[in-house]
Amino acid sequence: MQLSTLCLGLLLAEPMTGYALKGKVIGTLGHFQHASFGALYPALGSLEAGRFVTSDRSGSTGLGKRLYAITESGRGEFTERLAEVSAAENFRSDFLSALYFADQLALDDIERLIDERLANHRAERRRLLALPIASMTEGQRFTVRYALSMRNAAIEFLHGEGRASVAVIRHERY
Amino acid sequence: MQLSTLCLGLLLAEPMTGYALKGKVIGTLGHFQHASFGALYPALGSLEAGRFVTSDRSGSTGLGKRLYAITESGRGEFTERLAEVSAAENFRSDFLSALYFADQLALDDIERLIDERLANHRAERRRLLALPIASMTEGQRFTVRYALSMRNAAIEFLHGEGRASVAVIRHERY
DNA sequence: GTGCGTTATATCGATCCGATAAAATTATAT
DNA sequence: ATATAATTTTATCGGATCGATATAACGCAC
Repeated sequence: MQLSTLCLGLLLAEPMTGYALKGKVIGTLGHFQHASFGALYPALGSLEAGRFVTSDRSGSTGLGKRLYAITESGRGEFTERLAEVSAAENFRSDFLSALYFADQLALDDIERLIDERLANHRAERRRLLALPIASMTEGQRFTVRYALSMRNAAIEFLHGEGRASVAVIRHERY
Repeated sequence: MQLSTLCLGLLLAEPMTGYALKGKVIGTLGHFQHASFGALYPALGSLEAGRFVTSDRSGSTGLGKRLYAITESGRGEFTERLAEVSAAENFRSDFLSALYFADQLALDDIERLIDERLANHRAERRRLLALPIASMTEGQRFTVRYALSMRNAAIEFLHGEGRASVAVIRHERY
């Protein structure tokens, strides 16, 4: 899903600044989406050019606050785009890329990578468990449970097989 | 990991055409990496400009075959880049993006998305199980098992909760 | 020799990103 | 009330990636 579509969807609930939109994506949708300022402001600019959002700068000067709000035609555009979204997912892993070439890596580096990956999964699981489930729709809760099931599996796998795999790699080497 | 680094790593084993390199990424590393021609040929071009690879066009004409081979300084460059790789992962899901806004989606569309996601996970699990494990290093097998654990978790989750979630969404709506 | 399917190279406009820069607003301390 | 610090906010750049599209070389069957 393009970032511009995501912005439209989030603006359905309430007008927001660009900075708040980014915070919302990272804080509430971060288990399956991302946003950077480098992409966000151009996306908002093109939504505004297409009259799907407006931006209100009253009450601020220069590069001050701009509240973005969705328009009626923006609502329609979001509905159309949402109906056409596929079930696609996209996963990239520097961690697995490195492990794929484990025979070229120092054993210490391999252990460090596994520890770092495990720590990252645990942190993200904590973050997911801390989300305010009570005020979410079922669709939103579904995304959290789905992401949790995958994080749990990765944690269980790394915790159970991480050390053993390093031992096999060591054995393969000597 | 940048695609150019991946190319260096794959060329350690044997020289390959650009087309074969893409096939190798998609076929053997597809559970954690991707490559497109749009990125691959420019990456090979910049590796050649940096003298990390050479390309041999003898035996072909015009836009004919080019065999890319890693150089000695390419091997060194790969070793340096590999040592600096982090444990980062990056996950994006149009599927979860759509489900996040499930209250704006037709129930039929929600069911279709879940079915499509489940089918995709099953197909990828079959592909992973069909990989030639016997001729892989332990690091390579590790990547397959890790990816399998996550696909299994997603399949179990969708199979177990998919229908129930649609029922809750239906109930929330009426 | 011809035709077809596969292999192969290549590029474009669009989207995204991390890094960086600058400035406005808000909060806090005095 | 004022000054300072922290947070919020906008913005852009060069670089990487992508899907789509175009073109052509190669290999194989007949």
